[in-house]
Amino acid sequence: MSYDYGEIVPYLLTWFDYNARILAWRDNPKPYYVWVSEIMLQQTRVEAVKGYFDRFIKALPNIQALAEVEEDKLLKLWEGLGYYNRARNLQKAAQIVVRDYAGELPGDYHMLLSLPGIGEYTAGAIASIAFQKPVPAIDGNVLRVMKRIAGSTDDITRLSVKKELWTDIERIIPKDRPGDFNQSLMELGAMVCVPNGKPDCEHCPVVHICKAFHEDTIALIPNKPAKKPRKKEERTILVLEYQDKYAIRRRKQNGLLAGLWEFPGVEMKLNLKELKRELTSQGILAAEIQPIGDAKHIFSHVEWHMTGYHIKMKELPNNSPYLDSVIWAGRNEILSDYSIPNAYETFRKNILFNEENLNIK
DNA sequence: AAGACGGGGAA
DNA sequence: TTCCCAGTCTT
Repeated sequence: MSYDYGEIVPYLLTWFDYNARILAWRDNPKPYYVWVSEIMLQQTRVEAVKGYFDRFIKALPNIQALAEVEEDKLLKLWEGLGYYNRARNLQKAAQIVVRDYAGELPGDYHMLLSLPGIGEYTAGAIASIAFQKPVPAIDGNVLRVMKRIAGSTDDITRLSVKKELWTDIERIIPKDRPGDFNQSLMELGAMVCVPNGKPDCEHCPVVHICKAFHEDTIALIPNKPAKKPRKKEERTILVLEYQDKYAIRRRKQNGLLAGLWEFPGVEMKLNLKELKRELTSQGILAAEIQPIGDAKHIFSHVEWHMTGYHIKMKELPNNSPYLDSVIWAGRNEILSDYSIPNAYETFRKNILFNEENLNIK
């Protein structure tokens, strides 16, 4: 069912004028800045993005620089932000923009949509915010805010629900300030009509037309089915040290944490005795084996339960599965050159603080 | 239509 | 713990 949102636009714009947060990409909405920020903001909170955005723009100030940067440097700039394919797709798109659009990001919704990493939401956001095109930009905030105003308990994971909201917004989006209107809905969702906990309805500019408020159904909206439980995976992480260097290897180019660096290990939990037997059978002569604790890392769809060992080696064996394709890197190199995901942070810290104290991050 | 894909903040 | 975030891509 489509819904008539009436005179919602001026209330939102006025509220936005007085309450919009000051953000670097909002302060200077160059297409490149809006683009980079929107990619970083996918499934990621504003607070988490701020620092990454500033550092990224400083390192790669324009599309040309992004198109040409080495992948390891790109991933290092993205380290800890998650969803690493966003970084790779961003660069792929930059290369297309350089090749096909003379280095200028196009402002047309469908051209944007054709670029890697830019879906319906992001295409709408860039087109409206950076190019003043009257196109909707529907993210989780917009869905939540609009469905609460309409008092609708529709399952928002259904495609038809988002499509219908798209046409409802197309009808009311102001031609003179489409980007501000889209942002006002998202800002309201982030600051007032929040997803977890009680929304701050006393300070909502559209509370007088909000059906969920008047019908007391805010807790029921947005309506979405429960998620499935995560899988659990056991792992043993080996911090192998040889002559003040540490073994790291590159993960494969697809799947989880694709292309990032990690410590070698096995996909099962080994106790000290099992580990010793394993190392012996692999011809690894260990001078010293030190358990360095357990760690758990929760991804959206899987949990890693890890146990770590610090292993000082006497010599390098000729061939061993654990050392196949590893490189040996010093502490400072690991810190500055190799993107290691946060899942390994417990064990990376063990290296970084192994000797004298070092100032990290 | 469902699953893969990170990490962290808040309740 | 659970939820979910300025979502997109693959299967």
